[in-house]
Amino acid sequence: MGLFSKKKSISVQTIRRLPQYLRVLYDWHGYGRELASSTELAQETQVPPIVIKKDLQAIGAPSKMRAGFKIKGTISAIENFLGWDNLNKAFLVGAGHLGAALLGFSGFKNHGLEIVAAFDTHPERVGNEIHGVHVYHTAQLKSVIEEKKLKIAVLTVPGPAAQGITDTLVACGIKAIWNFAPVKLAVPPDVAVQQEDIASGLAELCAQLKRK
Amino acid sequence: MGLFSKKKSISVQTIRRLPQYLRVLYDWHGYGRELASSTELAQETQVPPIVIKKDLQAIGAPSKMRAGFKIKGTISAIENFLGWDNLNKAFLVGAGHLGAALLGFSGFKNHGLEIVAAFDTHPERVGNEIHGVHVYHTAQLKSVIEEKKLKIAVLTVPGPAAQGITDTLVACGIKAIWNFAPVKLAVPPDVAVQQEDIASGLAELCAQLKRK
DNA sequence: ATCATATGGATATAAAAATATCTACATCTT
DNA sequence: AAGATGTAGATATTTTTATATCCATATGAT
Repeated sequence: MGLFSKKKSISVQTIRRLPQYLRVLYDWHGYGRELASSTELAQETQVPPIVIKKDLQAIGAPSKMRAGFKIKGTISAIENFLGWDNLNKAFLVGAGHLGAALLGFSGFKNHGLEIVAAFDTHPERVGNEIHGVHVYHTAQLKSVIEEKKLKIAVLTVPGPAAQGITDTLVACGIKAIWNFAPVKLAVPPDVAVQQEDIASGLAELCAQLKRK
Repeated sequence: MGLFSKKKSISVQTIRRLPQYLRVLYDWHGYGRELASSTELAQETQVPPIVIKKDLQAIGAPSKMRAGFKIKGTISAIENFLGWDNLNKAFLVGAGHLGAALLGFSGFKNHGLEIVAAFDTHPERVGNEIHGVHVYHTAQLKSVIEEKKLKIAVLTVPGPAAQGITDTLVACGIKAIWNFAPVKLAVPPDVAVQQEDIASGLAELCAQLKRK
């Protein structure tokens, strides 16, 4: 064992389950509860207790033998692991239906995300506010990003426009893109892209339906 | 080998990749192209060629040795596998921001889904049309489902309302629920539920960002 | 004080998914 | 006509992820 301890990588599946645990833990914490066992969490989340145990161990959640995991400490551990303990300034490109819906979703502040600006090219949208967020013209991307020190991009533009906007974002130094356009983006290796493809979920549902 | 050939189950990951292939294939088919190799598809989708090969083999896509997969036949194979070759009548419960955005998304008709009704409880929404879809009061769920022979439910209600609505849907005989509420639904085993949790994707992005 | 019990911790096993390797063959080039 | 090449097909291997098993321990009941 050398100086550089090999950091055990945490699986994508584990990461995707963490917000689910977090919601239940917030709830219980609100009721003043202090401890929760993996079996109790399992009942609420329908995730097997062994999986929960392993997930929470992986991120180093504090626990009490025989009694379960400490709720407050586990919340902190998850929030810290995800960086949700302080807000990242984000912006949205493409203020269409989906974009507007995301701007109206108040829950992001609990998830480390604060959307403080929006961009679009449609004249009837530019200059207005949507759910309290000002809509700039896309041409102003660079200046506003620098001025407001924005870090995370939420992409809700039509597919054909996505790669072009992405190139601009990369040129502006953006390192994280949450992409709702049904297009695989090409980016340098130091830029994180999270692809949301609504069709994948629908495909899963339809495949389930066909099997039954 | 007996009478009952064991149907090899197709992995969830494969199913989630199929729509991605489909988009590229539609595009190429539109240009009159007839054959596509897994390496070419790999370039476009950023999915490794071996994975593509295995996925397409799994659903029995037709191919030509040395030349690749037949585009038209592969489109048919994917559409057939997902049941996207004929439209399922669907409805949406909860015509808020997200619900309205989904109603405005025209792409579902290419994905076997036709949303023909919406439901809500807010008086200012009931009776109106959103993107051409009529909004009924939630109390009318049962009668409208039966009258219009609706099959698939899209749930975009607030979390606390989700389980109650689900119980009603199950009582109405609905067998497929696409759930956008951040709640795990309890349903009988013959009902398919697909959970969409926007927080999971955000968690993935934030975890990536922290690593870099 | 003693014992039963439910839990996290650690390890081992199994299952699923991704990746690599090799073969046969149809097409193209020469 | 002969050979090189890039492909699907089949199989094997590795990696990842999920699940099971056993153990030590803190808690609560007796």
